[in-house]
Amino acid sequence: MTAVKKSVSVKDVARLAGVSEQTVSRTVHDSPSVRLETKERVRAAMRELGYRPNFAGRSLRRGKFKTVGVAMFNITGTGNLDRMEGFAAAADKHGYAITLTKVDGHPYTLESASSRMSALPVDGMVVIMNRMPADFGTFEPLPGMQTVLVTMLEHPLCSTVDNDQFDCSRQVVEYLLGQGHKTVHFISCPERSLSGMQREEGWRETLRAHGIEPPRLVRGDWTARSGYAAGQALADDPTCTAIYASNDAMAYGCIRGLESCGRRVPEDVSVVGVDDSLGDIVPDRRLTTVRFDNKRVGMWAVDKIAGAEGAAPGVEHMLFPGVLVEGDTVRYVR
Amino acid sequence: MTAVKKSVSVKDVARLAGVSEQTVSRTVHDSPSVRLETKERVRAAMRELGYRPNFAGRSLRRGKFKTVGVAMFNITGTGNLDRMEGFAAAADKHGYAITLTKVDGHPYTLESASSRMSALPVDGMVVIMNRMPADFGTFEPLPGMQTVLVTMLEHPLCSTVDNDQFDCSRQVVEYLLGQGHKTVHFISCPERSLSGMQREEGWRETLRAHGIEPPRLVRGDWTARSGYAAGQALADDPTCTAIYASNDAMAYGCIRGLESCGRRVPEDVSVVGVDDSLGDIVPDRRLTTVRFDNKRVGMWAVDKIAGAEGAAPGVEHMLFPGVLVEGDTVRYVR
DNA sequence: TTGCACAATGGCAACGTTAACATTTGAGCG
DNA sequence: CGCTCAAATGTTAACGTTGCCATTGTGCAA
Repeated sequence: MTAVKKSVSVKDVARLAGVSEQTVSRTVHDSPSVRLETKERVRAAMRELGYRPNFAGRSLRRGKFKTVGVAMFNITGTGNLDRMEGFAAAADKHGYAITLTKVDGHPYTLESASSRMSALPVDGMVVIMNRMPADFGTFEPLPGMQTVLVTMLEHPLCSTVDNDQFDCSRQVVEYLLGQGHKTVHFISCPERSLSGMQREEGWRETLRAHGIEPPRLVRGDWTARSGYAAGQALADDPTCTAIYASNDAMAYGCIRGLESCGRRVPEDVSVVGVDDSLGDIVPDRRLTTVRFDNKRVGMWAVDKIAGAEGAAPGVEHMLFPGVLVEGDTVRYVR
Repeated sequence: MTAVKKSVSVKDVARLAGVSEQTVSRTVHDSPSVRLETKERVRAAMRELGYRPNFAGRSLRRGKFKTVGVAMFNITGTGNLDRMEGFAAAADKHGYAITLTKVDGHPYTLESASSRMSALPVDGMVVIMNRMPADFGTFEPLPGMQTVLVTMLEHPLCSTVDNDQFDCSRQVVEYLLGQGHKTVHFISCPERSLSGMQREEGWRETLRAHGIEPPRLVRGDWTARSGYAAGQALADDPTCTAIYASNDAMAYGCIRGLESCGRRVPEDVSVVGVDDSLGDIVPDRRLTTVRFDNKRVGMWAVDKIAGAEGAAPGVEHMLFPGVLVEGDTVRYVR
C-alpha cells in the first residue's frame, strides 16, 4: 500500500528505533559500547524496515571495497574452474567478494586488464596470464592497486603465483629415467602457451642435466586427436620407450594412437601426462600424471591481496609444485 | 617526491584544469555540451594527475552499481565455465561487471544466497541451482533486486533460464527409436541432481508417449567408471540395443564396458551421451551426444538483469534446446 | 558535596560524484 | 540597440555511511 521507498537507510532505522544514526551504525558493527537493550530495539527496526547497509556509502566512507578483481583473457581454460574455486574460497575467508572481468581487448596486454579494472570497485587485482602479454616487461601496476599475476614468470613490481611447470617436467623426466628409460620423448603444445613452453623447457633441461640430448619433439595442440597422431608418429621409433605429453588429453590420445599401431602401454611404451583431468572420463586406465592444486594457487593470489589489509605488502613470488600420481601407464624397463 | 595523495578526485582535476567539477564530470561522460578545447584541457589534467573515477561515489550518487552478482553453490560443475563465459560476455556488452560468490552455506537455500548477495554492490543476482534448494517454493527475492535462477523449474517470482533437459531426452529417445531400436536403456545419475532427474523424466515420458514401458534403469554417478560398470551390467541383456547415458563420461565408460564384454559399439549396441564434453579428450571415437549452449544461458541471465535498466521487467522463463550431434556410436537397426 | 572516570549515546562533517537548476556568454534578428 | 535563444559553464545539494568529538548520565572515591 505504502509507496516503496527506494532504499532504507540508517536514517530510517534510527528514526523508527528512536536513536541516532550513529547508534544504528554501531549496532550494525556490533560495537560493545551500545547497550544490549538498545541493540535489540535497533535490530527490530532493521528487521521491520528490511534494512541492508548500502555498499556504496560504506565504501565511499571507508575508502575500501573489500573486493578483489580477477581479470581473465579467456575464461575457458584448464584449471580456471579450480582457480576460481580458490579465489572464491579465499575471498570468502576474508569477507571479500570477487569481481570477474573478461579482457578480450585485442591488445593482449596487462595494461588493458589494468585499465579495465581501474573503473571497478576493487582493492586489488589478479590477472591470469595464459600467454605472454606484450607489455610484461614495462607494465606498472596502478598506484594503490595491489596486483598479482598468475604466471611462472617473475615480475619486478607485481607478486606472482603459479604451478611450477618446470619442476613438473623435472619430476616426470626423472621419474621415467628412474624407471630405466634411456630417454623421454615429448609431445608439446602450441607455442603461445606459457605453461606449455615452461613444461617443454623443463623437459629439455632435465634431460640435458642427465647428459641426454633431447630427441626431436612432436608438436600437438592440446587435443587428444593431436596426441593420437603423435602416438602413431612415434610408434615405429625403436628408441621411443617413454613419452611425456604436455597434457592428459594428448597423453590419452597418444596411448590410443600407439595401440592403433600395435604398441601396448605400458608394456612397450610408458606414457605420462599432466593435469589429472581424466579421472572421471576414462574408465579403464589410470593415467600416470601430475596433479596441480589450482585451487591453492587461486587462494594464494587472493590471500595476498585481501590478507595484506593496508600493511604495505612486498612483492612476492610463489610456485606450487605438482604431485606425480602413479597410474598404470608406466613400466619399469630392463 | 610529493606526498602521495590517497586518491585523485574530480575536485583536483577541476582545480588543475581551471574549470568546475561539473565540467570534469561532463568530460568524463563525454557530454556534447562541453567545448572540445575545454575537454582537451580537462583530459590533460586527468592524465597528469592519474585520475580515475571513484566507483563508490558514482554508485552512491546514481543508486546503481552496474554489477550483477552470481551465486554458486559449487563452482566446479559441468558447464559452469561456459556459463561464466556467457555471464562475462553479456556483462561486458552492457558495461556491467560480474561479482562471483560461493555460497557454501550449509543450508542449501535461495535465502542464504540472497542474503549473501544483499551486502554486495550488485543490482541483480543470478543463482545457479544444481540441486533443489529447501526453500524453492517459499523464496521471495529481495525487493529491488532482480533475481534470475538458472534452472528448469519455473519460479513464480524469479525469472529462470536453463538448458531444456527434458527436450534433450526427448530428442535422444526419438532419435534412437527412429533408428529402429525397440527401446532405449538409460544410465542415470545421482538423484540429487536436478538436471539429471529431468533427463531421466524426459527419457521415461518419451518412451511412454511411444507406448513403450521404460526398462529398469541403471544408476550411475556421473563418472566413466560407473558407466563402465553399467555397460558391463547391460552387456548380456538381449533387449538392450540402445543406451542413453546421462552424460558423456558415463557414455564413454559404457562403451568401454560393453567392449570389455565383447559387445561392439555401434554394431551391437548404440550409445548416446549428453554434454559434448569429450571432443578434445577421446581421440578415436565421435560420441553421438547432445550439445548445450551454456554460454547462451549465461548471457540470457545477465541480459535479463543488465538489459532491464529500470523498466520493471516481468518474470520470464526461458529454455534453450540442445542440439543432437551425430557421431559414430549409433547404428540403424533391422 | 564535589570531582572524576567511564559507559552510552548524539551531532556533525566528509568521503566523490552528478542531477537539477542557475548563470554567463555570444550570436542572430527585428 | 534591445531582445531572445542556445551553448557553455558554474553552484548547490544530496546519495548512505561512519570517524571524530561532544554530550549526557551514573556510580564511586575523595
